[in-house]
Amino acid sequence: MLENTSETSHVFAAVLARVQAALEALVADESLPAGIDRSRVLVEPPRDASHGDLATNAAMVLAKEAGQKPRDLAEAIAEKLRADAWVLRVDIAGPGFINLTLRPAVWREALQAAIAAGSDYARGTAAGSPVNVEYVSANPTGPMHVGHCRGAVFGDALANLLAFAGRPVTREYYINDAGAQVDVLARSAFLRYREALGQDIGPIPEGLYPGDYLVPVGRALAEACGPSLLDKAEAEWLPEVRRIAIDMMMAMIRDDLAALNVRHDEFFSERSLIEGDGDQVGATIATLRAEGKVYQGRLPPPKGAPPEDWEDREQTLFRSTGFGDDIDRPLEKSDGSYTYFASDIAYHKNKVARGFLDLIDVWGADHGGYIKRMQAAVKAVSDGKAALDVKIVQLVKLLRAGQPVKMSKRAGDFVTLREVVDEVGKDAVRFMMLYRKNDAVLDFDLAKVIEQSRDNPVFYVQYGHARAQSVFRNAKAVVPELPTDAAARAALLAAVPLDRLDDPGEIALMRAVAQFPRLIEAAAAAHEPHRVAFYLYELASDFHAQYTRGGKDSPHLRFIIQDDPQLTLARLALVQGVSSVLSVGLGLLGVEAPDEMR
RNA sequence: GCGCUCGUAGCUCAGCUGGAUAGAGCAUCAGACUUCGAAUCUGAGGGUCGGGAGUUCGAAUCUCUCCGAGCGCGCCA
Repeated sequence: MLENTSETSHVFAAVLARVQAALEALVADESLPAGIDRSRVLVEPPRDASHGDLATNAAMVLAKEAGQKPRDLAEAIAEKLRADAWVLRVDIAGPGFINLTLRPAVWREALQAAIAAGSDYARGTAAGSPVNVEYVSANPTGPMHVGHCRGAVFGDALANLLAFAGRPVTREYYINDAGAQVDVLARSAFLRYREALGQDIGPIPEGLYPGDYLVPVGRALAEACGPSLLDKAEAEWLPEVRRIAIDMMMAMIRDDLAALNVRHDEFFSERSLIEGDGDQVGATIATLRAEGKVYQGRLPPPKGAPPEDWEDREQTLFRSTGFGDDIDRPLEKSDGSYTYFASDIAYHKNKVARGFLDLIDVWGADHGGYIKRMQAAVKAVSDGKAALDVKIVQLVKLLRAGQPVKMSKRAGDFVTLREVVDEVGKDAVRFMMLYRKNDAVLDFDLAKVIEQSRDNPVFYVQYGHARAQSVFRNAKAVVPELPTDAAARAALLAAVPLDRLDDPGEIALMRAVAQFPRLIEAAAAAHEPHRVAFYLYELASDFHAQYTRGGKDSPHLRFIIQDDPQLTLARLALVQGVSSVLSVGLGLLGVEAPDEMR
C-alpha cells in the first residue's frame, strides 16, 4: 500500500504536485533560482507508451530562466524524482523530456479510487464561479429543424460538462418574442383561426408561415375566443393571438428538446426586457450614454456591397470600437424601435446583474460576424468584469445516401428535428453531433447512421459498456457472491486486492481510466465537450482490445478465469472501473449506457 | 472591398492551448470465432499538415503573406 490514497483519484495532478515538490527542493538547494516561473510545467501522457507512463516538460520549460542546458537540468530533476515513492523509473529523452514510469501499485490504487467514487469519479469539487450557458434560442415561430439540433446538443453537453467539473451552471434559452417575426406568426395563426371557423382562406399569402403546425393553433384560438376576434382590427387581436401562438410554439419546442434529452433551467423572454418592470433596453442605453459609450453619430456605408436603400442618417450608436470591435453599432432603427442588438445588450446586462461574470453563448455559424460586438457590449455593461465566450456551431449538412436533403423553411417542407430523432434515435444524433469539433462542418447522413450502424462510433462505445455488463452476468458462475446491484457490486470490487493485475494491457487500461479526471478538467476549461466523446471512444477501444486478447491465443488473459476466483475478482474490478467511466462519460453527452445491445 | 471560421492519409475527422517518429475510423489488402457477446480484435500499405516566409531549444498549433472554401457586412433575429 502507498502512503496516500486520496491522491490517486487524480494521478496526473498528484504527479504534477510531486514534480513541483522536486523543483522546490532544487530551489532550496540553490540549484534553481528562487522565484522561477513554474506555471508552464506540465505532466501529460507521452505520445508513445514505450516512453513510460507520464512525461514532464519541466526541464525544457525552465532551462532558459535557470541558465542551464535542458538535459543537465533534467538530470538534476530526475535525481530528485527517483527518490519519490511512486516512481519506479525515470528516463531522460529527446530534447529534455523526463519520462516517468510509476509503480503499478499507483495505477491499481487509482483504479480503486475510481471504483469507490463511482458516478462522482472525476467530478470537480472546487467551488467555481457561476456560469450561464445560453443555447438553442430558436425563434418561436415553428418546430425545431435539424439546423437547431447541433447547437442544442452541444450546449446541453457543455452545460453538463461544466456542471460536472464543479461549476454552478444555469442553462438558458432566449425567446425572441419581440421582433417582427412573431407578428408574422400571429398573422399566420390568425389565418388558421379563420380557417378553423369555417372560412375559406385560400392559399397562404406570401410572407406568412405556411406550415401545417399552425392548424392546431388556429383551432385552439377558435375554441378559446369563438368568433369574437373576427370583427376586430388587427391592432386589437394581435397581442393576444401572438401570446397564445408563442406559448404553443414554445410548448412544441420544449417537446422537441425533450425528445433530444435537452433541457433548460431558464426561458428568458426578450419581450420582458421592454414590457416587464420598466424598459430595460432604454435604461441600458441611457446608462451607457451617461458613461459616454453611446452617442449620436453617422456610419459610413459598407464597402463593396452598399445596400440599395442606404440612407445616411444620424443615429444612436454604441461605441463598440472602444471595446475591440471594428465599427460602432446602431441601437435604434429608423422607425425609432430598438435594434435586435440593443435588446441583446440589455439581455446580457441582465445576465451580469443576475451574478454571472462568465457567459457562454452558443450560436450558429451565420452569426459569427456578431461576436466582436457582443463581447464588446458585455465588457461595456460590466465594466470589464464579465467575459463572454461565443461558441459557434457550424452547419449540419443533412444527407440521405450521399444526397443533400432539401431544407426550406419558407416552403414549409423542412426536415424537423423530431423527424430525425424518430428516424435514427437520440443517442445516435447526440453522439454524432458531439463527435466533431463544434466549429467544423458536419455531414450527417441519415442512411449511413442507420444502415452502417455497426460502424457507428456511438454503438462502439455503447457496446463497450454492454459488454462489461455481460462479463458481470457471466462472472457469477465463478464468483457467486458478486452482487447484481451495481452499487453493491462496486462496493465489493473497490475493496478487492489488485496485485495480480500486471499484464501490460491491464496496466494500460488502468492508465486510461486514471486519465479521466484530467480529461474532464481540460475539456471543461476549453469548453470542448467533443473531447469527452473522443476519450470514450479510445477507452472503449482499449477495453475491446483487452477483451479480445483473452481469445484462444491467450485464454489466461480472460476476465473470467474458471478456477481462480481471486484473479477473476481483480479483473472484474478493472471491468468495473472501465464500465463506470463509460457510463459517466456517456451521461455527460446525454447518451444512454445500455446493459445490452440486443 | 473588409471581417470571422476553416484547409491534416483516397473519404470523414482527432491532435490534450508550443513538445518526441503527425494519429483514429471508413475504404483497400492479409489474418483471428466449438467456451467471458466477432456490433469485436491483430497486422499492412497510405502524408510537401493548402503554398511560402518568420518567431525559438522545438511549430499542424503562434505571427505575416499568398491560394482555396464557407459565413457575415445599418433600419432580419
